[in-house]
Amino acid sequence: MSKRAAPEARRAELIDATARVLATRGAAGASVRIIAAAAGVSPGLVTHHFGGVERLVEATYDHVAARVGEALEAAVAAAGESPRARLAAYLDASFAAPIADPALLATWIAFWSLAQGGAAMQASHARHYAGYRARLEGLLGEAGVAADRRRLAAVGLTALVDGLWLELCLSPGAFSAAEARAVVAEYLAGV
Amino acid sequence: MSKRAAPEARRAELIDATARVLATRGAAGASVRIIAAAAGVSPGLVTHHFGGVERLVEATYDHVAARVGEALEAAVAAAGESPRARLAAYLDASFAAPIADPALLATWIAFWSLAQGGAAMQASHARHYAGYRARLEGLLGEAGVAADRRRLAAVGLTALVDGLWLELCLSPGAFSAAEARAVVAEYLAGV
DNA sequence: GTGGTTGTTGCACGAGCGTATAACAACGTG
DNA sequence: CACGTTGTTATACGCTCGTGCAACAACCAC
Repeated sequence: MSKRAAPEARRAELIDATARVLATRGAAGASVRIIAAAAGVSPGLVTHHFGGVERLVEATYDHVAARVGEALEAAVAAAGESPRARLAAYLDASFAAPIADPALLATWIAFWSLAQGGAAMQASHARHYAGYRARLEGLLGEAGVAADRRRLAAVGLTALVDGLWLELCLSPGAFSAAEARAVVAEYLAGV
Repeated sequence: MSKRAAPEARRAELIDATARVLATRGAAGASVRIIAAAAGVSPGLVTHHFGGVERLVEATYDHVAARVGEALEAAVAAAGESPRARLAAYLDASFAAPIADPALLATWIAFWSLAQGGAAMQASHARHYAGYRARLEGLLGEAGVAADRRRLAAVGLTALVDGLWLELCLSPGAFSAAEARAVVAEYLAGV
């Protein structure tokens, strides 16, 4: 039995446990009992704090997406002031820890899989991707890309980075992170 | 009750039913009972013909992947003899029916999700993607791309097409199929 | 200290899951 | 027509699932 905890702290623990379970056991392991066991807590707590598994998974998605966004921003901040370097850092961050992580991909695939029937999850996804593209368009603008070309460039770069990230995590032997960076750099040179 | 059928015909019906179920209900709906009901057949038949749900899903993956490959080859064959046109047709086919289909994406995500714990599924995935890239390298060679640049070009194009296809199916409002083709054409021009 | 609020547990319930098994039915062969 | 083969069904078993509910326990207000 677990000691009594503040609601927010317990919620955070359950969200962390859900992320761990999704990463290790996939969408199939996202059951109340398994998540509660991973958090060292009784199954009833999930219903008590979130009102159902679905809501807990949504909260976990938002949390993981926020962490990814923070990692991207940290990379940009560490890149200095050159607009070109900041743009490159934003893109290359997807091929290094903590983003280029098979466990994160597993979590993401589980989200996609669970989003099939949930309108709330689909909305979260749309928001997250729109945010990524908007940030990218901003960095492209700072780097001197013409306004009327930014949108399509952001679409292409997002797709390229996503596809590379996916394959890099899914079958790490096909190509290296350095090659992924080179591919993105070449695309960037054409823009 | 269903009439007696030849084993191969019944297997094909079950595979079709599985694909339909994965497309409409996601990985969560891939249960013996639901699939059997979709095929108008008793649940026991899945065990009888495939020895378990896992094996049936693997067979469905191979079948769907083969159909995708056929669609790509058909597009290449319809493009005439110009190597450039054949290459473009191979890439653009991902943004038109029957490949740019949310139902197919749903099926694919279900496969990824179910591949989490199955070595056989992961092997099938690796084989499928290696085949896609190999075919692409061949078309790049015919179009006159230098041998030492083909591999990385194929990696980038595969990732770009995959990312665009994913977002096109996942949130169709973000950009159009024509824009996806334009992005690919621009990347191709740089190679 | 006493009482009320609330985080936490354990259990029960109905439902769906995969699979094994025995009975049934259709077909080919003699 | 009889018979063996085999596709097909129906049922049963043990399991996990999500959730509702009553009881317990920790903390806060007074």
